[in-house]
Amino acid sequence: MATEARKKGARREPLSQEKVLEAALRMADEGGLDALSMRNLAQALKVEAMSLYNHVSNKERILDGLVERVVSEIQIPEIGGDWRAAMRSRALSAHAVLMRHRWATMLFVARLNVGPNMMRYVDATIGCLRAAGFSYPMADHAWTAIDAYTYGFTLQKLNFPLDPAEYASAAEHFLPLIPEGHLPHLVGMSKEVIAGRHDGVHHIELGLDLLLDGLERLRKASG
Amino acid sequence: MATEARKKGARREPLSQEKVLEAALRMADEGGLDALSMRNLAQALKVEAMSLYNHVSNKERILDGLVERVVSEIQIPEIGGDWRAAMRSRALSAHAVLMRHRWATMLFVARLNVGPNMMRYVDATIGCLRAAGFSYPMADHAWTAIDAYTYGFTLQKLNFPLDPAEYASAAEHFLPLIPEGHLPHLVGMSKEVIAGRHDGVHHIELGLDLLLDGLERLRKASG
DNA sequence: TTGCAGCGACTTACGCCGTAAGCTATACAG
DNA sequence: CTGTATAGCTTACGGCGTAAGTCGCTGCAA
Repeated sequence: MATEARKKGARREPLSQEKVLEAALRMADEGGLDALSMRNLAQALKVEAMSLYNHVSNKERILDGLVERVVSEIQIPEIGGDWRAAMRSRALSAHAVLMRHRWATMLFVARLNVGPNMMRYVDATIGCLRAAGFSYPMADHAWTAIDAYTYGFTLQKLNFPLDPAEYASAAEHFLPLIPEGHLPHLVGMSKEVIAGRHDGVHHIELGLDLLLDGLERLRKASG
Repeated sequence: MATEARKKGARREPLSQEKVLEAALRMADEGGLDALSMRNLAQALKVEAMSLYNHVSNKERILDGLVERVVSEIQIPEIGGDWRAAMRSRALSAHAVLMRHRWATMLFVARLNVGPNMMRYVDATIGCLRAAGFSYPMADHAWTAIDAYTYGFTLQKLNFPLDPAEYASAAEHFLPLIPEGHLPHLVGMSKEVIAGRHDGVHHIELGLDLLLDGLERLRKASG
């Protein structure tokens, strides 16, 4: 059938790695990582699965390429200004980007990513902290702590299956499922949500600011 | 007749959900989640794949069961004592357990876990924070922040492919792979590691203590 | 104009995966 | 002795990533 079309004359313009990655990104955004198989991807590009291998060496490289594209959307911290503000923006930007690409955080945390964009991102981060007076080891620790929190928080949020608007009614359905008697605090928390005294919404800023405050204190103490 | 039957096969003692989960746990510990297929699992139990379905309803339930087993290994925080110490131990214990079961953190963060052990774990956590004077919402936020950091940190560590002893020599090999010129801070960090001025080892306690300090400050301010 | 190299797409096939559907042999209750 | 429950087993389906090989078009050299 594709042969048919080609015979008719309209030479199909060839695929390219960029087009493959673009389609893969769109596909993952729409259907998650599970939807991203070589066969589905090829189908979306109106091509057979194996034809993709003319442009990407294997699926792992596609995933690498996706991480690179996603990381390039994250705002890179400015070097030399207010380090706290810069690192705060960086974390919020990363969180926002990863919430847009709901499949991507898993790739960030479950594989080694050493593409050029990722390296630039890391370089700017270290640079920002160094410029603020952190030693290399402290910059490394600070960056690690902030990212651990940022990615961890994002994963928790991604994994939570409800919209904030649904929390109260969901808690109401959840309450009777809690085993009788032994879990008073879980019951208490659920009742707070049901009663509307706790909205159940978590904000990345809370833990982030605690970390940044603490790091600033360490910086001052050592500087 | 009966003799005949007995000769043919000394009746094998039957499988059970517990035996299946036990084998699955061992298998995952040895070969990671990838090694844990129904076929491999069945083979380890000297049974055909489909026979497992007499004891577990599907693979998802096996994974749920594994999470339950792993979470039961985590030290549950004491209620009513020093909340900071209790939550600190809890995080360190979780980290240690998850480092023993290197495949498990992914399951913790990538799925909803509402088994009885997980609920008990959460209940005790909320209880510990409530007893310390945190409001329900603050307890929720505190717990979320600590776990985001704990799981995030653990994932980063699990994903890092090197032993601390190898860091310096690995950095030496990594250095020439860094694109020329534009990444001075990454180069600088690598050189610090090569020179032995930074061991590159990260400690969960650093960010954890910053978070706990910050939360204690919030607790005092609100109580 | 012819011949051919190279490229990009296509085809087939292999060995995995989870699991639906159905079959068989044993153990035990009535 | 017979019926039923239990817990194995077999077969098969539709997915997966990808190795290996084929086919046809395009553009260039002779």
